[in-house]
Amino acid sequence: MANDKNQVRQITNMEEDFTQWYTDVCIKAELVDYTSVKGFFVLRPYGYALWENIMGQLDREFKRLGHENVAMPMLIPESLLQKEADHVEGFAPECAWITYGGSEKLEERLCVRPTSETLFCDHWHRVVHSWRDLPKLYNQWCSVLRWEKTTRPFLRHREFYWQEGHTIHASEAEAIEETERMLEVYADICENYLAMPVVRGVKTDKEKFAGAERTYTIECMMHDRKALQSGTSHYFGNGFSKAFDVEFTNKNNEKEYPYQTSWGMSTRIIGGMIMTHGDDRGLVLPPRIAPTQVMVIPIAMHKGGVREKAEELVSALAAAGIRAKADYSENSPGWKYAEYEMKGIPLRIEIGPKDIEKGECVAVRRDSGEKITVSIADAPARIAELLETVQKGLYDKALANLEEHTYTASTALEVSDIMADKGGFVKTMWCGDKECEVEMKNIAGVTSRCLPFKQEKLGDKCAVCGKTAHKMVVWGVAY
RNA sequence: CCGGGUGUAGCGGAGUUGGUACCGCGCCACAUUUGGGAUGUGGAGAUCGCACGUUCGAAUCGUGUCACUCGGACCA
Repeated sequence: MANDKNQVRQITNMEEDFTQWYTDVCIKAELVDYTSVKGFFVLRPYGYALWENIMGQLDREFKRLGHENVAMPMLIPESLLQKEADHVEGFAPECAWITYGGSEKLEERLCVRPTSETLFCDHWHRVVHSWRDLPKLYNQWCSVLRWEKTTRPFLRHREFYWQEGHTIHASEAEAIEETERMLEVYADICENYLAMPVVRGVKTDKEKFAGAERTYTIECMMHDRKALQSGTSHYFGNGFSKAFDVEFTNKNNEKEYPYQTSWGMSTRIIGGMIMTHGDDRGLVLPPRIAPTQVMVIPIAMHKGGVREKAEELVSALAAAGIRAKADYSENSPGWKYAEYEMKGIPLRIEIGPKDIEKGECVAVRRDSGEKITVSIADAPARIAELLETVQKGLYDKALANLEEHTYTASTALEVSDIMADKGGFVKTMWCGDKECEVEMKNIAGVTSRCLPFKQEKLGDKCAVCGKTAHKMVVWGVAY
């Protein structure tokens, strides 16, 4: 067998088994590793580097918009978690509890935070007194714990990393504005950095966050046409303030309950990115988020001058702000090509004696496989251009997938047929009743993804019950 | 949580009617190589997921358990 060595790194074909393909990519691209505890993963250096880039981008935006980072405790006393009824009902089933401190049983058990609304409220109860104390625009980078039954790399960890923004405002309008603004921050990083087109919208009551008055969401379509909720932003009204007795005195010397928001994006988005752009050769990373954008592969290094030229090229690219590296290891060039394709590096550059003679190198696009001859002198500018082309190409391809697999239907049976046949997103009118939402799930196997901001009038009848309907819902199968 | 599958060296696998563990890749050393996963020679590496049981003897049989995985239910 010529390719015995191949088999070591071989991944399952996407079309054959998408979920297995996904797991293979996560492991073989060395993004994550399993551990001894179910649902807990090691983010390996390459996986963590992706998260660092996402964190950096988000954190800059948060700060630009006036948010401050804080750190809350990891543990929540049971009594605190229980103050808001809907919230506790939503989260209690997946909480992990600490019952012992050393060898002593605790008076009150402590929940490892599944999210930190209650902790922020508890804090604000102590520090918010006057309209002058508002707004508070906080964010926290941390990990949270949810005792999930089915776990998968990135998509569903029991412990996962995220940021949770929590803000508190004197007025309803200001809080709503904040909620919408932060959703747009998420949409922007998805579209412009991760090359993932999104559908922006509002969750139905059935799908909204436990304790929220309204949940905004961005929904992405994966390569297998399933939906991934990629970021959410919640408007709480003053429900939490009331439950936690957070009050402030307004300018008229009246007591008022302030209005809150929270919003989060997690390492889950990395899974989304993998499932949006990846192919049968492995990971495909958008250049703006790729830890390494260009990998230089020296050819026939034993021949004089090759390594030196490669080093010069890497320096020239780095000087132009391009994240470039070279692989000087003893592995064969073919091995290196396969390796960096698996790792999704957007461009590789081959440089060997023949190229050097001509003052050229060969750039190869990860997304298309296209080979482009570039003069070494122009490389920094040309490579920067190419990276942008790849970035745009990935977005356009993902957008085409989204548009091609978004359908409209007027009855639940039609939705069912479309899902059985093709899969994707289906838009229908909906009367607003939860019963119809449940019925749609029974008939077509889909859940509501959102009520898109961009509403269309497809008709005036609910696709399920046939009664008058004014809202358009996007349905899909969710991760 | 329910149902199916899988756990043997770092990885992927083989292991017969129970008899004391093989192969390939990788790894280490040296040499030759280098434009799509190189080749040769030599070498290191496993109490067979874990526990208990049956047996003179268990990778193999039984019970339990844990993990991974696929599907479902659940889940913001």
